[in-house]
Amino acid sequence: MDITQTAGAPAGDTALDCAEFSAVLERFVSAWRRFSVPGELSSTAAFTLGRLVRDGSSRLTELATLEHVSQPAMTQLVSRLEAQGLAERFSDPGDARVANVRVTTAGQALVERRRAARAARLTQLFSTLPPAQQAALAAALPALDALADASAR
Amino acid sequence: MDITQTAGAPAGDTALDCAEFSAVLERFVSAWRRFSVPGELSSTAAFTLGRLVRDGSSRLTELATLEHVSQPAMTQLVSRLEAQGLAERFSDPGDARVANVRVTTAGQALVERRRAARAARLTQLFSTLPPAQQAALAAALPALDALADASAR
DNA sequence: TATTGTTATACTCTATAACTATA
DNA sequence: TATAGTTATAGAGTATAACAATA
Repeated sequence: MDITQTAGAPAGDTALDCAEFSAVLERFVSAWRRFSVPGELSSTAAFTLGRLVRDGSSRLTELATLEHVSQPAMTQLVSRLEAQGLAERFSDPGDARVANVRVTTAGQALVERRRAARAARLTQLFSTLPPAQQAALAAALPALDALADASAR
Repeated sequence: MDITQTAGAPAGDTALDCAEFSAVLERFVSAWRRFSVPGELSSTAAFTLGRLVRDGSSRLTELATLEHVSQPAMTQLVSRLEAQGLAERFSDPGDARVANVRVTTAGQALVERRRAARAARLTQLFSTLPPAQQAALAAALPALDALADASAR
């Protein structure tokens, strides 16, 4: 880590920090829900498509597991995405039973458009923070990234 | 408006920071979805109940607006919560048309149980971070709080 | 006449169970 | 026989439109 060692946070604060941090996250997730465009994509569809862009193609069953929906639900979701031209199935060279799924160019463009809109909104909100808080947030970004990484598992 | 002159954070980094920060948030929200207990409460039910605990009682239409669902959907959701003993309607002294909604003791207990479970999980993840990142995160908590506050509006 | 909330109806998304195809 | 995925059917949650009650 290239972050300078800070000797200012006693270990005893950890539990309390996390309850408050969790409360902050709850409000972020709540705000996230409100920000999503209504008629465009279902919640699971948006996250599945985002995952395909982020992590590359994946097997249908793996997507179902990762998004915590049943296999039939993912079958239908992928079919919907395919009908919308946002994703497509492709066969596995080693196992004919497998349905691999990848995002299309149109799907990637949609994900990027949505991400850009969120980033723009966040940039706007960020700019209203006092400089010291902006700096604190920038310094915590690697930690947030590591934590999000750990959460995904 | 506060001063935009920053001594420590170059303005050129802001846009990039926010794109990355937004990506981090996307992964947090995705992980949040996976963590929620399946058969217990619907997503909107959980957020509505959490809001009632956090911000106190509210009018039905206001809840519908805040959660971005239609008025009939909120009517039915409140009825469901009422049937489960988690929330209850109460009349408005000044306007007989209004349906005010508040959380019950059981509803509050449920919300707190879920929050405690999330905080415990977060504490566990947090403990795996190196001390420098833990400190950076603790230092950024007020900024995250302010940002979540701004996001809610 | 406008506002607050409910009822009626239809649609989307999801789960479970039964099925097909491949290993 | 086990695994990957699909099809069949039913239920939960939501939206729009029409309605009732109060302001």
